[in-house]
Amino acid sequence: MHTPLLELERFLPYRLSVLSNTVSLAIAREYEDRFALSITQWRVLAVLGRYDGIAAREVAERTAMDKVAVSRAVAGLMKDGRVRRAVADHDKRESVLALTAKGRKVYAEVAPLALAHERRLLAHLDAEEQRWLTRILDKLWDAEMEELGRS
Amino acid sequence: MHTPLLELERFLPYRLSVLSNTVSLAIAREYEDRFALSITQWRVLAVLGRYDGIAAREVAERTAMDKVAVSRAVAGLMKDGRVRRAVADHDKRESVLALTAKGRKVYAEVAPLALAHERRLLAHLDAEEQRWLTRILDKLWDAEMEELGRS
DNA sequence: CCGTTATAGTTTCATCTGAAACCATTTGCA
DNA sequence: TGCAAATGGTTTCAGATGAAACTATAACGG
Repeated sequence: MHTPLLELERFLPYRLSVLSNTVSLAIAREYEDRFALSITQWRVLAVLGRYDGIAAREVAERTAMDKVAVSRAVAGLMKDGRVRRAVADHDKRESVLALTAKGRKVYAEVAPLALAHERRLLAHLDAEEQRWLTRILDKLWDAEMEELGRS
Repeated sequence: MHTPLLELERFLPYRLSVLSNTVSLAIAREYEDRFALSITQWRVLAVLGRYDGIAAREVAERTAMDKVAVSRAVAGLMKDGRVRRAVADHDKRESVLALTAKGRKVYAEVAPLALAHERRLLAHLDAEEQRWLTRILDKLWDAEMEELGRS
């Protein structure tokens, strides 16, 4: 008996991980340098940019971050005056998070930059490949999220 | 003027990151539980399983890890008696890394498990989607690695 | 040769992160 | 009601990680 062939370079989880880290790192560096914004903070900002006034719990759901990470990101954003927090009327445990004017300004600057990054990445693929990628990510996403839900 | 539409859930770098982390985390948990093996250690082990007797520098290249991470992973593997290190004849700075019998045994157990994980993931896609995914990852990988090389 | 520069690898330090414990409040139910 | 369990969120602690400094050796250029 001999061990099965496992070429790390062709191993899907490995490739996904390296590719994703490379992409994220490049973006993270730019956000950090230009806006003093970490990736976690950026995610929170992005969600609040579209869903203003939601609770931390909902931010966590929409960013796939855990509540600890959200708590810390929000604390940082508040310190920089980019996010404002109030207590929910109907439940005093819940917070109501919203962007400040400053936060909206940062969002308005970063969002186009993020979209440009995405376009840059997709520019390496033709239209057909882009469609397949979307479809494949949808399927894998749904499958993994379901898996996660079960465990 | 109003800010452009940015839906985090549909943003490619975000989706790649979450998907990859979900997959990696599931695998990491299992390796940790069953073999006391971190992901970085597993990568080193995987490379040494195929290229025995290489230097740490080459391990770093083949795993997309930096030399610090490799150094630490190797230290851990050596402590557990899974990897052995010698000094290269032709260059006393270089190490010659190899799996011990114990290391080979772990590799022989983990490798099939890793391949099973990959199959499980790919099972959510049909044959055509799998071909496209490979092709797309190849292209993105090459493009990003080239980008990285330039910076 | 000899001194500068480059390379292989390790260590240190400061930061980040996840897990568990924790506090406050609300919900479910006897 | 009132008390146990659940929920939203923060804090604490320990381990992981990245960047820069460091050690040892080799390569290069005069």
